[in-house]
Amino acid sequence: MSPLKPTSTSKDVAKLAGVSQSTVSRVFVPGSSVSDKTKQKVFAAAKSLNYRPNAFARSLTTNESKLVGLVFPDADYPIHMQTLQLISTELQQNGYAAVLIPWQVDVNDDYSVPNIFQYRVDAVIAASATLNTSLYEECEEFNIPIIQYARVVEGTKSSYVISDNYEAGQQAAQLLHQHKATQVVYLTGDVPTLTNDERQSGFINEFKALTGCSPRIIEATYDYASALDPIRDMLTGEHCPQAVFCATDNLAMAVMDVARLEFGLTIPQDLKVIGFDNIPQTQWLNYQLTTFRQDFQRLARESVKIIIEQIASHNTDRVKMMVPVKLIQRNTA
Amino acid sequence: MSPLKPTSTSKDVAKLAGVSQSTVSRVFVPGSSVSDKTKQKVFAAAKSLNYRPNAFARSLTTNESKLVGLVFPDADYPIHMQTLQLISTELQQNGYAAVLIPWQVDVNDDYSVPNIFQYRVDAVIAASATLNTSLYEECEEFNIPIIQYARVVEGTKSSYVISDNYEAGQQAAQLLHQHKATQVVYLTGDVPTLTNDERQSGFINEFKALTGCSPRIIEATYDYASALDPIRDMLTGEHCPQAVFCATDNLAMAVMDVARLEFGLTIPQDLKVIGFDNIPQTQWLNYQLTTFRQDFQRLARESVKIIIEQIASHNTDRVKMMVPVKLIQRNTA
DNA sequence: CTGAAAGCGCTTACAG
DNA sequence: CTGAAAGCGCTTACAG
Repeated sequence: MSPLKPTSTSKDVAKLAGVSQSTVSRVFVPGSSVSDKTKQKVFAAAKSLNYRPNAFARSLTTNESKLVGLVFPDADYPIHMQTLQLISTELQQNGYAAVLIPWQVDVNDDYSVPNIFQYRVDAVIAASATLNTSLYEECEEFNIPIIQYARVVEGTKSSYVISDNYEAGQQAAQLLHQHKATQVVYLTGDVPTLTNDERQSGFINEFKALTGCSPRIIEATYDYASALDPIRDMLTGEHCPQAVFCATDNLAMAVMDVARLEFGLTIPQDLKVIGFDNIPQTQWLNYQLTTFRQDFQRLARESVKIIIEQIASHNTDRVKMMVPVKLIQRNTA
Repeated sequence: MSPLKPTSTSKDVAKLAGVSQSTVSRVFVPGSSVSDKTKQKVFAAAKSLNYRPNAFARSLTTNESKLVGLVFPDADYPIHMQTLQLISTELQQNGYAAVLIPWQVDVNDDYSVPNIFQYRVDAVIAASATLNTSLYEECEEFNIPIIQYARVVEGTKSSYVISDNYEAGQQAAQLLHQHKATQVVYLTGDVPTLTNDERQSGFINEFKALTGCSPRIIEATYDYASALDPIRDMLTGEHCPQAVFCATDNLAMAVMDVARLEFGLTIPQDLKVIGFDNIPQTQWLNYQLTTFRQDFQRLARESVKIIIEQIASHNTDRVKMMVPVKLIQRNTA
């Protein structure tokens, strides 16, 4: 029950430093003209009072919050923690902070539920997430830049920064062609994304061009457990492929598990497997999965850069950006 | 370059609804007395103007931000996404939003870097993370409640909500004793935490009481790759244990991989393995790991409840809470 | 139940 | 370079 010790304000600092409140303010606004001498006085006073400018008061007059909303993925896919880390660090280095937008954005019909837009975020980043349409519309309504990171959901019209999935698909096709595979499948998940379509097209077009054979497309789910049955079907009977290119590492590992443990196949001899993402588990002794590394750091840097520029220029034009991907050769292809 | 369409304010709504600005305000403050009739008028006006109360302006007068700072883990351990999801949802349901505190909290010595405390968070949750001492001190300085979730770093004095690790340790000991194991080891990571100590003590004390034998304690790292060598040492020579209880599932899977792939051991016949956390990978066909499930949902609910109560009562007393854990029997013990 | 007014802690023209 | 003053969009006593 400690009494609420009031935090010190610019007025307190002003009094202690013997200057006006506006001067204190200027000291903390980059680019304002203040003499070095008073700057030192103010810093000293501020430090002794443990003063922090109140970001809310500031935002009220500057009309920007230095806050960006972050939509994060629903699934617990291992790369995502890294993503959050990268984006939030990148934001911080640019003077912004991230506020989480829960997966289930409240529709706020009756104006009773608190809404993320009460916080006047300057922009929104949808990080490897399934972008909610109503969120996108709200951003449009309020003229707030929004960008999709690493994944773009089909049919959405927002800006995005993604890996070059088409090229990854092509490279996968080339690799399998080198290994003389002809019966191959592309194994995908259940969320329709542009990123996946691109990867699929790149793979199929290139493989056809190279070999004349058409890869089979099999739709599973991104969830390990429910992907098992489609994978079993895939490996059963005479249609069993020589190689599988998977939409995610998670799927690739499910394939490896089923192939080895239930079908007694040896990888890569009997079956070649290629993943996508390069999640930490790909390096586990039991998998050593050949996969594509997405440059998440670069994706984070670029997406933050783009939205910050858009904030500054009050511009919400759609921008699309692609970043190259890198094949990581391990032991499954 | 679209012109910045100004968001509508309570004044705009008031004009349209034909009431005073204070009345509009009351409509959006729960518990204020407004007649049903005017409430309807105001809601209608608000809706047509797409009005959202400005949380910053509100926070300026109420002196609370409805924002809680969230420290999240540095490692990409799979449970953590779920954690973030759970906590942020729980917060939202209570009218709060989460702002991320990057792992590297800026020390802000020269008052040039923006600091999370500029946002006047009402509380801080350190989620499965390594709590930074300076962060803790800042919270104390500003009288802000802070709580550790699921993990407590040794030597920290903040509140916490954790699983009952001691009991988990005991249960692991009992299980291994049932299996007549006598040569057992407790395999731990490299970050000193109270949660780990408790688990270790519970395991050792109970195992000694039951069998008279002392488990060996081996320190590895929480990172898979660097844990490999200590694990190899552990399995080499005549000291090779009959069973290993691991501080995390991640470690347990590293043990399984090394044991099977490099030492040709069969699990559980040659070596029993027990993990801790119940991460998604434990259910993979290749592992089917026996482990302990932490009730993360409950941990999230309780920690949010505690800090919200503390915010309301201006109380930052230390509270400690423990939640039971559940043994998930699968195929490794 | 409702309105007019003060105040929350800042920033930023406007003078000097 | 610096100060006095207005204003950002709210909430909340204070009257009525």
